[in-house]
Amino acid sequence: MSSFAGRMKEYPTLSLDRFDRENLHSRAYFLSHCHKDHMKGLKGPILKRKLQFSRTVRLYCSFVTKELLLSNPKYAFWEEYIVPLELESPTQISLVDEASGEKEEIVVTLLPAGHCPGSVMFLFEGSRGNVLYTGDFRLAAGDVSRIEHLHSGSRVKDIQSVYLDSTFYDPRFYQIPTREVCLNGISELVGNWISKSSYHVVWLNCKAAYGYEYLFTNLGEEFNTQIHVKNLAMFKKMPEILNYVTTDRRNQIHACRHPTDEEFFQGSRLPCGCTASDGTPLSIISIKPSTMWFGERMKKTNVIIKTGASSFRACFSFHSSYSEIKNFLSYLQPVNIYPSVIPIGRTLTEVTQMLKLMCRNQSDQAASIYKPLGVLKRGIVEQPTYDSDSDDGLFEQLDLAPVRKKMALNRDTKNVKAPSPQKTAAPVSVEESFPLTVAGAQPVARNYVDCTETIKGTEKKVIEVEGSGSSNPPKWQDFFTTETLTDSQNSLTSQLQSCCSVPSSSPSKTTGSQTPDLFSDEEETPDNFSLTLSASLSNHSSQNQDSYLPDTLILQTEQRGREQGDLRTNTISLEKEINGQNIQSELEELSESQASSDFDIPCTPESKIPQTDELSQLYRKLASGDEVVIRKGSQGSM
DNA sequence: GCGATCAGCT
DNA sequence: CACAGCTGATCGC
Repeated sequence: MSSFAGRMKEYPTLSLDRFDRENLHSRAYFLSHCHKDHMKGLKGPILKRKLQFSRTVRLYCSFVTKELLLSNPKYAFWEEYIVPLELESPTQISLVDEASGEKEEIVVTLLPAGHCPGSVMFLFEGSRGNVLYTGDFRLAAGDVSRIEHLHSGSRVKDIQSVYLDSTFYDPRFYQIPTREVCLNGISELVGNWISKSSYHVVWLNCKAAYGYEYLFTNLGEEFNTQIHVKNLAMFKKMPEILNYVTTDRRNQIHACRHPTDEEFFQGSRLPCGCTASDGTPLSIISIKPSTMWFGERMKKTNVIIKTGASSFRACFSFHSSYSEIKNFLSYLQPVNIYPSVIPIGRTLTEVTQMLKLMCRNQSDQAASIYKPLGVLKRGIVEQPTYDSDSDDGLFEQLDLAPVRKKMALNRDTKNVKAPSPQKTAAPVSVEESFPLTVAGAQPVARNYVDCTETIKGTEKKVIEVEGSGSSNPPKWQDFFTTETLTDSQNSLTSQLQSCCSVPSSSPSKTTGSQTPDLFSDEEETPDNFSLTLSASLSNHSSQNQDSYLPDTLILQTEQRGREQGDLRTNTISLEKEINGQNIQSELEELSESQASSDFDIPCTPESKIPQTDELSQLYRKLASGDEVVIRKGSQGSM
């Protein structure tokens, strides 16, 4: 849940996702998506009154968010004050102090966030630098490199601060199976069940929030059916969703809800009370989408877990995993990172500390010794997706193993190239970021091209606030596509990503034989699913005894403690990296112990303890044979 | 009566 | 299994 207070240091006259307290005085409002924890104060009477007396204060959001928001009568009064913006279309906004007339110009660009329908990140560009507010997001590794507006020509824009969805920024949540893997698992479970007979029905036990729509559309597409939901009025202008949902209960897939739906299910009833017309009892299974996470070295395991005689959990996440967030941050290398969520069991201090390691001054410190800051502006980095810590190595679906090797060194400063983002669709192949993409489906890359063609990246639209509402009626086929990608010729990327659409699996849909352990059964067949069983017993799979990769050298904890900051420790790590193993967690653990423990060697006054990422960068340089010049006294332990 | 907050539940 | 939001109790205005 977001605990972001609403304002950014760089641009304190605007508010995002918070509308109470000091935010009541803001000159402009931004709503990243339509979840309640990002709408605090949005229906407040004080704000409502303020709007009535203001000629310039407006709420900016995506078209989809506007539609979802206004579908709730409590927020209907916003209608004349909302300015919906197209995705990936830089827009200049005047931030006006209505008392003094003082004005500040800012350019905002909405970027797809992949969290729920309409969800966006906001990129602000103005006199105080470029700032990215992520809202809530789920982007896969490599996705960030395909977001045009985070680039300037062939380079990554200089980002001063990232206000980050840090929900899973904790090594516990190292990896979460990709959307595609999760969706395929659910599809297979649903397909197997509803094909048994027309009395076999599935209840998708989804929570009351936007974000499951892509599950509905993909299942609807795959099984040529509609999903029964309680209410679909909010989608009335979104045919891409509307086509796959229905209020007709005579249907084998349900996502309806009822205050006591769990009890209903225990009594073999659907929340909507639907029964077969001929009186035959329905055979119902429940599938509860919920987040599953896995430690860095966890062996491949299941995205479906059986939790009862006819109950299943299915992996499903609205938020990026730790490794996905790290990928995102290491690509952008902002100067500052501010968490907007504190992961369960963590403190603000801890998270801030961990995020510091991902900031430019930390991660680039080694590099900055050798190059003046002026040339530090980063080029587009080809994202290695199949390195050893990639999500996908652990959740086998298609055989992509050959490309997974030898990627460990190809990170960050390595493998830099400067493609023209406008022309080369993407610096990374489709397979790299969407391992389960079927032939012809190019979720991000293809649309990236569509988008540049349509929007002409450099063009800015200037918003005339006064007297303007939304001038163009929303074109939902443009703003919200959940069609199979092969049909998405007309769709914009951003919409696709925004609504979390994933390629509809069909030709290469995995079969039971390809994924024999797709299902696990916590209750009935523990011996066959030892990993999952231990997950169940220990409350979570990430608490399994990790099965370490056989050729990975692990330092013992006490050894780490003793050798922290010692070059030998990191030399060992370096060897591991050269051998193709990823060293990140060892480095991080070192760093954590550094942060908290009794570091024996006192620092000289001008020195500092080398950060793990600095060391990592330096060793990478050394390994690659780059020239390394050490400036005297700049690194404490060297 | 309304809103804010929190515990409890899922 | 942890996101997001509902319900109900309590408190203050």
